[in-house]
Amino acid sequence: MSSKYVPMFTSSEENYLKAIYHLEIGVDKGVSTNAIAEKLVTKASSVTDMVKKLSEKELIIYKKYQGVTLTNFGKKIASSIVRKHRLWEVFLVEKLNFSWDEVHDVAEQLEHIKSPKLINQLDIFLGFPSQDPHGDPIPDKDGNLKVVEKSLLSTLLKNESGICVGVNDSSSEFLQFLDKKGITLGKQIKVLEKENFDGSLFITIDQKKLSISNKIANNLYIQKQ
Amino acid sequence: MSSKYVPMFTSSEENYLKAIYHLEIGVDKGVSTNAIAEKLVTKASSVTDMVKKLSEKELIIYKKYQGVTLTNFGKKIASSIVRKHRLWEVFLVEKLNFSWDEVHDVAEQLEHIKSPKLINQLDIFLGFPSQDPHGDPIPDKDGNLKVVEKSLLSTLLKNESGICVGVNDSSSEFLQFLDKKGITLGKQIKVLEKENFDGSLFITIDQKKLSISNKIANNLYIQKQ
DNA sequence: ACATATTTTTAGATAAGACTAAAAAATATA
DNA sequence: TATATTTTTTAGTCTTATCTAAAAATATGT
Repeated sequence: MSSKYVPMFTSSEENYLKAIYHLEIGVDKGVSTNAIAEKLVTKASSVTDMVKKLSEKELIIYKKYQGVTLTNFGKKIASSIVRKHRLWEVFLVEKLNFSWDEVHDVAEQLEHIKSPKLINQLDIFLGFPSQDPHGDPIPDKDGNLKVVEKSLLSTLLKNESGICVGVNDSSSEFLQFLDKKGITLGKQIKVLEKENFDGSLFITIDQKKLSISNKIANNLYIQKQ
Repeated sequence: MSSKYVPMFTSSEENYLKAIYHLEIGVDKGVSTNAIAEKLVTKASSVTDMVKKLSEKELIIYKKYQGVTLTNFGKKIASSIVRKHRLWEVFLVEKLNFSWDEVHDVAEQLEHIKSPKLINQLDIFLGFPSQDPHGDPIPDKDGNLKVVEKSLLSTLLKNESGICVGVNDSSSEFLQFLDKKGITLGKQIKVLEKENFDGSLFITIDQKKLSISNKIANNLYIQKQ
């Protein structure tokens, strides 16, 4: 009666599904071979091979030269990987004292562990978090996301303010920069000045005033107040 | 300055090292190809291939037809895998409410996650446990084991008693059997009768009396009192 | 000691997933 | 519309880790 868990998909297949999942958000046409290749740092020819395989397994719709779209089945699998990734990130930050710029690579490995019980219990253990340490939503068991309305800091006008709720770029460079400036999720930011010339902002955070480039403002999400 | 962690060894290589580590305990000659094949449920020819590779990487000493032995380097790597496996088992039982018969397969996956920080922090989080849920010792960072003196229950004589401190067989069948009989680590067991004919025992545990076959007694470790 | 049995190794094949180089299709441009 | 450029696919190769079948080495039994 012993039943070893047989993984349905390889880590590589899962990575492709996750990449497509992220790439197809907010676009109506199929995700291109090149876009996937770039995201996964691989070659277009490798993508074509894998895409054929995923198509045979009914995870994606693929017609030659037309790009790909996830099927409902594919979406379900992809969102379960994203769910695992983000739950592990919460675990690393809240329980193991990782900082938000250190979690990505480890979560990238942990997301491929196969055990339904593991992820359910982890969810319970963490208190059913709805967001990861970067403010990204954690899909529930059915793949549904709790959508939080958020805007880029760059869309705030002079004298408007909001709460910092997420980042658009999760690279450790950017996150460490934010740490250095004292910008963390939950903090209030008010725009004192907005420079038309280069889109830079002069803001207050924690009673301190600081200057923020347009590039930074384009990678920080704010909940408007 | 971003540095992706490059895994030194594949999961497969790690599994071979771990198998050899376990197989060479208490034997003075090299571990045979067949023994490794049996432990990993693979073919002897596959073992020969891998063993050549591990030998080139100076993880084991291998001479044709002579079996293999871990080098110090190989021992270090192997014990770090065992350390990870057992720490994860503690995590699963203590934090995620797994029972001791459910942890093995998941830990088998988790042990291959590459991140020194992860395992150090996990160790801290768990309070530096020295044993896993089956009573097996957890190697420290240098691969040292805290040796606990223990004997098989089958070596106890009539009227002797001891504390249950470990199992020799970690299969879920055996562990579930122990659960059913109320035998868990830490409990006191006293031998009331010993049957010469079949080696079976009549014992007391928790004020209850029960009969134990020789096979069971050969798979339960006791600390004599 | 010698024949037999067992163990181990070799040789050759396969599958997954990646790569390079070249061909084909789609898109952009003049 | 014809040509140039870009994107995508195909064809063939490579590596890792398996496997089977056969050969070679070692071990065992009488």
